[in-house]
Amino acid sequence: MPDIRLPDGSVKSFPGPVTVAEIAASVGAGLARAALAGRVDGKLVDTSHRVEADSEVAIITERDKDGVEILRHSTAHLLAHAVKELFPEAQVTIGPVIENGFYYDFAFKRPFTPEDLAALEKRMLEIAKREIPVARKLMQRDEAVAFFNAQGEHYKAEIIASIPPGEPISLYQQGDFIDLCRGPHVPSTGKLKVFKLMRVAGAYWRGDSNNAMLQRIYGTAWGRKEDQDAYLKMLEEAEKRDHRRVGAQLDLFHMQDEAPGMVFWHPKGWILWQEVEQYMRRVYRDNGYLEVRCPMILDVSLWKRSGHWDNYRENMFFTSSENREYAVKPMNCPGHVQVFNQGVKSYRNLPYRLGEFGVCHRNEPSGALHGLMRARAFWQDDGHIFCTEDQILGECIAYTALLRKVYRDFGFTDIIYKIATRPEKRVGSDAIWDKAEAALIESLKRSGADFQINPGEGAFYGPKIEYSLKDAIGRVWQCGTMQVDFSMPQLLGAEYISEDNARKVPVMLHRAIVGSMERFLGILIENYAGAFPLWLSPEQVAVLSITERHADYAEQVAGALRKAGFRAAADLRNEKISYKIREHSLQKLPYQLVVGDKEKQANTVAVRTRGGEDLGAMTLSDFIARLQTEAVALGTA
RNA sequence: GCUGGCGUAGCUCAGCUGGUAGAGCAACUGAUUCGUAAUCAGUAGGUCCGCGGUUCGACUCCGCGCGCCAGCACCA
Repeated sequence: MPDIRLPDGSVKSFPGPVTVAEIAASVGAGLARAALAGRVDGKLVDTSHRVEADSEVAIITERDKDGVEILRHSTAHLLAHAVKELFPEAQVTIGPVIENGFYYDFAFKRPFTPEDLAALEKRMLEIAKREIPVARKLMQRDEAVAFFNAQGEHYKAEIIASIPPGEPISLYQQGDFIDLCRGPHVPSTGKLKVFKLMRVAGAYWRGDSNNAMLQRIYGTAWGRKEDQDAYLKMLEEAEKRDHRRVGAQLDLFHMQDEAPGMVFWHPKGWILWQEVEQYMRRVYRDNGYLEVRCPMILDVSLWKRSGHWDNYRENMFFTSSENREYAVKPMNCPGHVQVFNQGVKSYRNLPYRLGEFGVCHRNEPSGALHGLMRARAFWQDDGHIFCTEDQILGECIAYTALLRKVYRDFGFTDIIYKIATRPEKRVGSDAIWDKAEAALIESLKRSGADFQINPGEGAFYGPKIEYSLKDAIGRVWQCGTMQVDFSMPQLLGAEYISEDNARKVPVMLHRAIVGSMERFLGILIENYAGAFPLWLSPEQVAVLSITERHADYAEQVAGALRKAGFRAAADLRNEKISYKIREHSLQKLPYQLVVGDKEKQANTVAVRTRGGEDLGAMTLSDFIARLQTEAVALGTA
């Protein structure tokens, strides 16, 4: 006699064991139709799951987040089913749910083509229409291995063989297609209606580049058509904002074949860059950093001592001259230790904070390059703090606070925190790593930040906090970092004299707030879609003359704006005003000033904002006051 | 680096199964002197990514390389 408590608090009694589907039907026919799965005492189960005892039961539909995930998972199976029908020789492997969709990896003798994808999508729709029931079965492990081997599904057999013995294996069957899966799944293929195959790409078996490469088909799936349309629209929007595209449209930078992974900054892009760099320089200055500049190439002997030779060589560029080997620096830290090492340092000098806008070159694998986001030559707002162990926590907490302020000034408020712990390839003892990891964790706790741990993702010399931010359309970008390093100072002979007059090795904190300048500018471009806040806009004001008669006045206005510290230019071309407005609008200028007879006579300017709003005529001094207010409000003063 | 796709004018792209290239926008020149997102006319512009090969003939087919794009792997 199970009593079933539903989410609305009501309780239903049943005379005997009852399935989730039956419970849904007892509530109503609509819910029975919509039921995709159930949640019994917090655990997701199929609608065929039989409830024996008193339980809390919720019916999962496409309205639930879990419901959409189940749809996606089942759609991955639907894809595999279609592949097996169209290409029986293909072997199935795994097909998990990912953000916004799913993928499924197949082993197949040839690559899938776009035509294959179209055919598969069509077949998926057909199979869905057949409304094939999806049934769960249990099998013993060895039996399952034998079963899949007999089917020629060797990857699947390998997955099952790696499951600990004794655990029953659950399989899902829809028609002729059987797949290993934990479930739950929708009760029938007929529930799968809104999906789309997106692309095909290679992916290594078990994510290891030593293994065979499989064919991965990506798809998206949703509960409602509107949701999928919104998602596809978002992708389009993201494509429109692509920094490579906007960078070309706004004439900010370019890249070319002869310099893969390196950027040619154009005059307008360089203004944007300088605004960010000068802002960060003020941040250094106001927070106790001393700015330095170190050589770009250094003898390899230094990189051998620092550990880079052993741990980072394949990512470095080398050059030689007169029988000496040099490395182009991939990081600024060894240089900063050399600065620290000049002269005797006392504990009174600590924390000793150095900052540099230094260019680093890293020989990234060609396949990793991606516009500004992943370059081979990039500048960092790089800083190193030499301090005592006792000072680590305070420095980390202060740093996190500073980083939050900087991100906020650039318009980012949503920050994601991760701690990357010791990797396999590393320098330093386990005891040192224990200490360093603990310090970072404690500092984030004290900063009130939620964080997750990324095991094994740390740098070779120390663990790190990775700070990521979310942009205007919800994408996440890693920018800042804070790394605790107990090893490099010692390797490079850094010391200070302690209170008890002993020589001690300082701890070194590696930190960067915006991270790579290139990447950060790329993020800014995409976040603002090129419509930068006033202080960052490469061109802030265009003064548009109506006819030749107003040229002098337009020049005068532009000159006065420049004198007031703004980037302004007069557009005196012999073009219609609407033509000029269109051009500067496409260039996303914050303000356009129209000057004609009326304005010239009244000594005013007619102000048009980037949003297309006409603010009417005002005096130049009123307009300048407005600009100043706006610049201050955006954190530049 | 790996898998797949792609590389034609400054940009976006067309060019069927091989017969040495075309559009729109931009640029330039001239005309137009105009009030809030495109004035008209004309001109110029290409070692069809590079190097080899097949062929009477290659942008087109083949091979090698380079770069870009998507994903994987990598990412102090």
